[in-house]
Amino acid sequence: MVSPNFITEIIDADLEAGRYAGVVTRFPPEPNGYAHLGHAIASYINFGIAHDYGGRCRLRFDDTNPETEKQEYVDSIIEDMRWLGWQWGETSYASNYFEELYRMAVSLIERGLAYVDSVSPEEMARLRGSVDKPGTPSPYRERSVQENLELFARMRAGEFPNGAHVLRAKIDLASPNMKLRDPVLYRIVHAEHYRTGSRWCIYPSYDFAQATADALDGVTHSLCSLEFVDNRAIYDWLMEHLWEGIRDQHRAERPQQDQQRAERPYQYEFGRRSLEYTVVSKRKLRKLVAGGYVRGWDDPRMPTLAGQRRRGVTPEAIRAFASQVGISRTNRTVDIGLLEHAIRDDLNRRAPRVMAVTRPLKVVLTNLPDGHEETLHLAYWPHDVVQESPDGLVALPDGRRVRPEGATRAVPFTRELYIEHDDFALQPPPGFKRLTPGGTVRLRGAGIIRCDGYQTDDAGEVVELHCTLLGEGASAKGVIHWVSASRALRAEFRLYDRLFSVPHPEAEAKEHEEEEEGAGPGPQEERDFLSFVNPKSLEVVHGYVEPSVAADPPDTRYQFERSGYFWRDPLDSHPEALVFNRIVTLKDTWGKESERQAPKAERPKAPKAEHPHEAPDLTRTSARPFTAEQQERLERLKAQGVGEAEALVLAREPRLEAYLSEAARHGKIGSLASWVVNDLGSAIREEQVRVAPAQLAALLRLLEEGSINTRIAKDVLAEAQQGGEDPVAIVERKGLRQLSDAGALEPVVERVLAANPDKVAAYRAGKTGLMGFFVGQVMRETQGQANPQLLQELLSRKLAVNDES
RNA sequence: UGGGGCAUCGUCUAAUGGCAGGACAACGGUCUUUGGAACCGUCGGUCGUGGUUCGAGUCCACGUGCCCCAGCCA
Repeated sequence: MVSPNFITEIIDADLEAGRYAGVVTRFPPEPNGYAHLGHAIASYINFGIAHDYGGRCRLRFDDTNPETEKQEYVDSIIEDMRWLGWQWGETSYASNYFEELYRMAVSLIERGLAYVDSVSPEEMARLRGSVDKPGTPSPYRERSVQENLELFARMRAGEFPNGAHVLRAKIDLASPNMKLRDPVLYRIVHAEHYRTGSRWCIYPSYDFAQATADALDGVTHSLCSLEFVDNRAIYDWLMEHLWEGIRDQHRAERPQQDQQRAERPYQYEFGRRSLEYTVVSKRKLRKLVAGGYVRGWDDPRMPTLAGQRRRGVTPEAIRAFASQVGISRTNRTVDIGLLEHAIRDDLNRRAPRVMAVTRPLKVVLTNLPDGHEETLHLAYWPHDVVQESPDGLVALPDGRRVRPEGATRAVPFTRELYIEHDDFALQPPPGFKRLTPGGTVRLRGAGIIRCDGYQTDDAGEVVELHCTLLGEGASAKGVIHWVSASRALRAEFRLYDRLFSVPHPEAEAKEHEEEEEGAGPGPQEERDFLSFVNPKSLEVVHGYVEPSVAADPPDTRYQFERSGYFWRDPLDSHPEALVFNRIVTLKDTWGKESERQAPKAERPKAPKAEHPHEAPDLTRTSARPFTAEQQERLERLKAQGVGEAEALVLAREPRLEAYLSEAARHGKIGSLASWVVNDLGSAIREEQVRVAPAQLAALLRLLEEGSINTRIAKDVLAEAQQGGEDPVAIVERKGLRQLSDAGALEPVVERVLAANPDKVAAYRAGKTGLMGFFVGQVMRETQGQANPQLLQELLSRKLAVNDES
């Protein structure tokens, strides 16, 4: 379901190591707004991964801010999550844990790890310092445990007004990570909570609630988005001090369970996804609703799940979209084409085809008698859907599956019809395949007509066509859809399009803002992104739909042929007053082509200020200038035979240089240097190095003798660094030796070539990049022992020799 | 500015140091009683500069660019 990614890699390793008995994730929305496509993706990651590992994902409402949260949002989010198809058993709420959380806070106070601070919010901000200045302790930081305990109890008891005190973790006011400068754990909020009422007037902060509730919920992998990376330090700090207590409590409550599961939860972050032509921030969505730009949270143009659902998008399409989008550690803005494709792909197989005319133009078939009516039986499904059906059956709108011959509906054909206004052109552009004066066109399922004449109104608009229904033998290039004028049902069609007219409304707005700032009148506040709302995001037209739809279930999704996918608006459509929402148009390659042929200059096109291309200064090797001391070291190293690039690094890093000079007592400094810098550099810097300088030198002696090759040396070094074993000992234990004997290598080469005849052919056909593939194959078979130079010689000879034969 | 994160076709996403692959989009074609779908093909990418290596998207260094952090929001 979820394609492999950096998180599943971590889970695989954790499971392999037996750290957890199973995977438990959680999806933690705050009930302060409606769920949108961003939530859909995040929920897909959490529910999808848990599902793939046979684990559980809990839905937990992160309801720690009574001022913004409402039951209404809880209900809507639950509905949305169920609609998406997720299952989570009992719903969890941070607010259910308030009592436990309070006890944990007390426990932190008792251990001197948290204190009650009593400065004003402004003062606290000032004392926190800034990104480049450390914070200073509040005068209350050293209160006694006793005093803190009493104050905290009185906070809970409601003795203080909002803002009078907070509980803070005592971590590190000088930390370069701003999040660690004594984060707030609890604050006073005298407000009615939608679940706990007025039981509490102190509420835990996000950081405190998230970590503790994860632990209480038995979460193993706590996945969140990238902006919380810095908060992970708090998460870890809290777990360090609270996990044991929680685990013991778990065990006491469920002694038979949890025998093996002992590890605390860990937080991992993934990149957010936004979408082109829309906005996905609750604040901005709220503005769209409040400003009347849309008709509500469930307006079909909104990226909310409620909106998408009302539009007619299916949960399967949303999930397919989420799957396509994938997971990575980069924030991304996804091409809206991906969503539209997922929707079309889903609906193509799901939606029976019928006909509807959204902008009617009357057609009179003059060679048919007045009152002529016949009934055609037209197939619901095109040939390809029928062919692809696995059981040979196809669906009726009511869900029954029948043989293809039976999957038809009755369509009345009469003397007067409606066709789409755009399907007739007085002056057709080149390549136009539909009706023109004197031209012919095929009416889908009903035969070919010829246009003999037309009537116009006072304004010169064509209002009626006079046509002749032609017999067998007539020909036409195009096919158009139609409905019977007398028998079709009137309907309203709501044609939805992208909400914004530019792909990145937020970025665009920001750009404008900056321009205006330069111009003088100051930042334009918020109307900016709103000014990009697509004025044509909703077009309401009235037309006709064939009468068969009247008998179908109300939630039937149709393809109105040549037009798009539609369904009835679940709120506004009634049998006597049909309203259809367009879910998505059909792909229209013709429309695009004609647009290209008649290029309009209507692109808003911000006259992007040309960024002057700066020529790189090649003489500048480093932004950080060397000190005299470093300069001296650099010269000395170079004089000793260390390469320029390595010397540059070593001169600046005493730790590496110290390691190198120790190693140099056992070997040649020149060749050691690159290994110290390139292969052991980070380990030495972090003081994690497990290979002694003398051991490295000994390994490199083997390399210089030619008894091992670089590949072996690197592999062994990595293994030594991992396990702490002497690298030379590993070489001996595994009996690794460079194979420089062509006789020994040849059979392996032959085997590899024989096993990959197609690759050999491709190589000979010119795909020389495959040399790497062959080398890699032989290396794998020989555990990296083949002498690479010799091997490549051998390979190119073999590959060429056979060529001549 | 201190800390942190990130960088692969236009977009999203893959590649134990060994073939830069897939999807969407675009373009061309086949087919078609939907200018749909399907099928075939084409175009197109490792942020830059050095270094290590037989071999670098991957390792090292230095740059560049974007994002996050100074709420008693989450």
